[in-house]
Amino acid sequence: MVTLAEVARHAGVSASTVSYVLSGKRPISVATRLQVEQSIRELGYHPNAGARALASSRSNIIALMVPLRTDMYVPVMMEIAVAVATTARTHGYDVLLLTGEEGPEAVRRVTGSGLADAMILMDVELDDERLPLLRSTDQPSVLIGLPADTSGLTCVDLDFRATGALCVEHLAMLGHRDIAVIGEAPTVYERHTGFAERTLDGLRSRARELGIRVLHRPCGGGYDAITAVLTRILDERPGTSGFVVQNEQAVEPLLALLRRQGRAVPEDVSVVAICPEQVAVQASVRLTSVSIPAQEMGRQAVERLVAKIDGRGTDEVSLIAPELTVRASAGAAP
Amino acid sequence: MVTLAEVARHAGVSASTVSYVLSGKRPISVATRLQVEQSIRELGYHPNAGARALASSRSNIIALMVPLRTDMYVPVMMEIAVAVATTARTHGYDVLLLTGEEGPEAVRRVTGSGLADAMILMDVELDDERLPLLRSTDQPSVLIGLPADTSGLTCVDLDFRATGALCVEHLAMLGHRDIAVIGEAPTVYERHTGFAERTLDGLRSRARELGIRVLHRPCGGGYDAITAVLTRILDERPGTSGFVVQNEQAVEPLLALLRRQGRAVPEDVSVVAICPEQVAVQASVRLTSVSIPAQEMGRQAVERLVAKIDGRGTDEVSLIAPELTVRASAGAAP
DNA sequence: AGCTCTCATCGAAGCGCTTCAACGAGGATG
DNA sequence: CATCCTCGTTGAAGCGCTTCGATGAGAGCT
Repeated sequence: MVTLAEVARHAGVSASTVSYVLSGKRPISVATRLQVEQSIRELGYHPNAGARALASSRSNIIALMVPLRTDMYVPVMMEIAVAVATTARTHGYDVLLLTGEEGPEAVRRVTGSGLADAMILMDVELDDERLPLLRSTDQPSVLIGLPADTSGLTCVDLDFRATGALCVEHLAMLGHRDIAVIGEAPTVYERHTGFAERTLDGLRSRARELGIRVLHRPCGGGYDAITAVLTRILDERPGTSGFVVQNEQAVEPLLALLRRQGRAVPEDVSVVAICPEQVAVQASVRLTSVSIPAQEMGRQAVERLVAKIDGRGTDEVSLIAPELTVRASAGAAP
Repeated sequence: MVTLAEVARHAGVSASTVSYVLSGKRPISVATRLQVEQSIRELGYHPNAGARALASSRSNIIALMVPLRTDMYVPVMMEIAVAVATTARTHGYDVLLLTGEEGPEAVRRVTGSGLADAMILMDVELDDERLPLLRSTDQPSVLIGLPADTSGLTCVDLDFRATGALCVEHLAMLGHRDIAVIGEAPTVYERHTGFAERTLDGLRSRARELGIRVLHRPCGGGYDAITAVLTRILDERPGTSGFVVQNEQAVEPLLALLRRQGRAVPEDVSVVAICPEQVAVQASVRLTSVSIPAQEMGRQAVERLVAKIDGRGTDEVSLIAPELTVRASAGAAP
């Protein structure tokens, strides 16, 4: 294991000079810099992370708490996590993966030990038990998702309220008057993860303004369960001509069921989805959809977090504006 | 920030005593231990990770390299990652999330800096460029997946060869003579990620022994692409009565297509899938399947890795035996 | 020539912890 | 009663790095 001191000896300078070459915190003459850099290369030197962390009290690590849940659409989580990791690297940070399992204790452990300089929380609940801890700490943090009370917190999320509104608007514009919303699993609503409720909120209030009737049904996993919910919806409101689907698992069963019933998409029935782009593109009918910008959320979360670490950041909620992409699943009402 | 020294002062003992209470590496009298533990609680002490890493040259961190790819079934990756993280915690380790983006350089960086004590690599290719580095290092590592040359490496994986064999056997037992294999995306085969090829190998050689005809087709993403492949298969070999599907995305399109053609599953056609249990259970027909034991793989990888860190481990390949679960998608040949 | 000022470099003091050799106090032993 | 252990505890020496105050060498000025 090569140390700073060895590099210094090899380059014929002092240890502090090598340190300054590495950090750039003091001016170094070109000749010295080149000499040191060459020694580093020749010896294959890598600064020791522990020593660095101890001396500078910065670990250059960001903690990322991801949920363990299986009732959420996993690829989105994964995409966010990967975006966080790669963006963090461009700022010189590594990412520590924490699962929700330890709960609030994990927050305390990581902050207390100085293992990480900052943290990102995913899957935040409206009244998350980790929030008090987060507020009482001076460790920077960013939430992906929106709790009920965002005071003193930095949050990044898709603007789900606007997303809901956008979906109704699109259907309304196409002349649909009676629409059904196929939501996430009931457990998601019970848990009070805000996004599902916010979508519904935005959707309902815009629908009211536009004079549109809305029927909402949560929808659990499993092909049969989904089919049952859909059948019930079509039973209760046979006049339903537009669907908003915020549940990746329900997409194919819905399309299959409609096909089987002889209702053509988009000629007879229109479908607007809220889902990752990949799902929308690969479905059996290319879906008109508002995509969930997983990468963008991960990236923004890191950017904000780094800003806060550097003392530049401010506490604020930043909502990403939804974009509706027109594909083949929504058309004029019959 | 509370330090060891402060705890020692508060408890009226020396710093080293506190350290030994924490590590248990020397006998401590019950009275002293209780006193120290109380001081720790009262002061809210958390050992500083950096200082610990520096002094002990152990970071208690495991690095996990996950692929960035999108052509693999993401939930499996995520499940493995989560299993790794939770299992690691039970051994006192945290997990550092590395994406494949940096490539082999990441291995060098992490090893060199002492950031992590050991690493787990996922999505290993047959001739992976990270392997030479891994072999030249004395840092413990475990691969999830199997490269071409496993000498000097510890690997954990599902026994895909046996999995392939198991699938044919089941279909053969039910009287099927002509079967088709719907594989992963062509890119997966091109990349020489061993598992797909190994499955095919095991499947083919067992098929030969049993006198079964096999037609294999890779199958890319997207509903239409999948439908096209399936249509072609049924064109080329109309007598095909059994399918082995190793591609989660193709499951539903296959079932839908068969339905549309009036071929009933499992009365007319049988399907055996190689996929995560959740997919098998939630499909429109409950699938007879060999499940991919993601959790088990993550868990075993960590157990082996910890053993190696502690000097107990040995280099070896451990293949998890496949288990075929009979559900509703495979029946006697017509 | 003497002075100041700037720029590049250095030395030394920690950061908070682990670990090792050493030590004192009893208890057991001859 | 002297001697040897053993057990529990301590002090001090680092681990490899950052950072701050200090220093020396030139350059620029009067």
